[in-house]
Amino acid sequence: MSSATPQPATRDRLVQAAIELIANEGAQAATVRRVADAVGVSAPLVLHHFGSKEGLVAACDERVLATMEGMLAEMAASGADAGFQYLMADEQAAVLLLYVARALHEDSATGREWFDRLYALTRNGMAEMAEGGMVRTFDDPVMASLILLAMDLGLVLLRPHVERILDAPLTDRSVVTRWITAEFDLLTTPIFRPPASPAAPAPDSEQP
Amino acid sequence: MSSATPQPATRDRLVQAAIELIANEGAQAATVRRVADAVGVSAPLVLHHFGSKEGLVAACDERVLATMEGMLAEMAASGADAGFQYLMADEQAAVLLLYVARALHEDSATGREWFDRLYALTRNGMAEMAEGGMVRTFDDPVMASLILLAMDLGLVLLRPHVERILDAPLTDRSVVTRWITAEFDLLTTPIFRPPASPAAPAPDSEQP
DNA sequence: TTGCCGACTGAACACGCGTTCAGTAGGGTG
DNA sequence: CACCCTACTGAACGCGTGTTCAGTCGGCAA
Repeated sequence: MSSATPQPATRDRLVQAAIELIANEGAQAATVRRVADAVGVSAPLVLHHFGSKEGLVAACDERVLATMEGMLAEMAASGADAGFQYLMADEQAAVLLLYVARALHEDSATGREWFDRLYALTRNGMAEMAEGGMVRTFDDPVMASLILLAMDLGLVLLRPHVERILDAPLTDRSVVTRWITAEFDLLTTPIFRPPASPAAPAPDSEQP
Repeated sequence: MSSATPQPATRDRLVQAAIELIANEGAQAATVRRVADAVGVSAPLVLHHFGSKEGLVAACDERVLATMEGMLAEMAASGADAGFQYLMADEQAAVLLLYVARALHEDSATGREWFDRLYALTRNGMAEMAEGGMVRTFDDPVMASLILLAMDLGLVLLRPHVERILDAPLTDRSVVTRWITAEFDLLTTPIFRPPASPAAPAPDSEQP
């Protein structure tokens, strides 16, 4: 009957369950037993498939990396320049973003790799756009990139608090729209009233 | 040479050691035994003083809150408007900031209280400054405050990565200066070249 | 003296963790 | 058929955790 596909289903379901648990509660809280229970199998089976908990997390990292890589590529191909807001609007991508946020906070090798990747993305993206004349240049591009990256990542890292203030999930369309609009506004219209410089006195009268 | 022998020293030293451990490695890693060892006493003594580990953390929260409150008040009195950069330059305050950052990440009651406090500080501070004509107003002040707060807090939350990129501790004078300068520059001079153009970041395509 | 009380300790407990082990069931292959 | 390999399980081990318990020491009051 069903020939080629033995059943790698369980392994995949374990990875999926682990990713969700880690994204929502952190790697520490994602116990081997809890992951096994979520799928309905025994704890030793998890070790049978992944060798150790470290192996489980590594498998999750790998899958998140691959999935997210594709999404970032797709996002870049679509011409979008902005940050993670678009990802947040996608339910599946949101889980991945939260996963990455956890990895970033715990100072793991994967977290370091992720941050370096995101930093490079920001840094190069800005340099590229500056070359095209879309954005200005900076005296301290490294620090500027770090701050811009922290601006986006910060909201994700502080998700529970942000959602509490807004009284709505960060993944809501309306919230994402507000996020994009406010951030664009912040980076477009100077927040400080022109101290002495004659530059950029444009009064705003925009309606997003 | 007989002194008054007040001897509440041990309790204070336990709180101090716990704060440093929590700030650097998180509450989870701050084991009762590790805290006790750091001071040179037995583990049960910690419970004798604080009732439970929860009591220990509560005592730490309380002390951090009180100390930081004073610093914030002093900062406000000195007329400084900016965020946490100045705190980072002070070695003692830096530990407290890292402690708060940990509390913010773990979704505890204290973390929520802290975020609400910082958010209110940002929100009210901006409203006050807008009234004075120092900064402009926002269409979405709530979201703008959240983004601005995330911008500052993000760098603290991502400290290990930021320090890796900069190859210097966040508490370094020079780094703090770069931070302040770059942030002020970002908020003063628009990053996007054309203020309003059809080439602006395209909103998401219509979705069914 | 006697008694009390707080600081303090070593031993031990229950629990949850990652992990190991011996063993079972079942399908594909010689 | 026998054989093996893979998916899978229940029981248990070692360890670290927060916590409890019985008890010691020393200063202070009656």
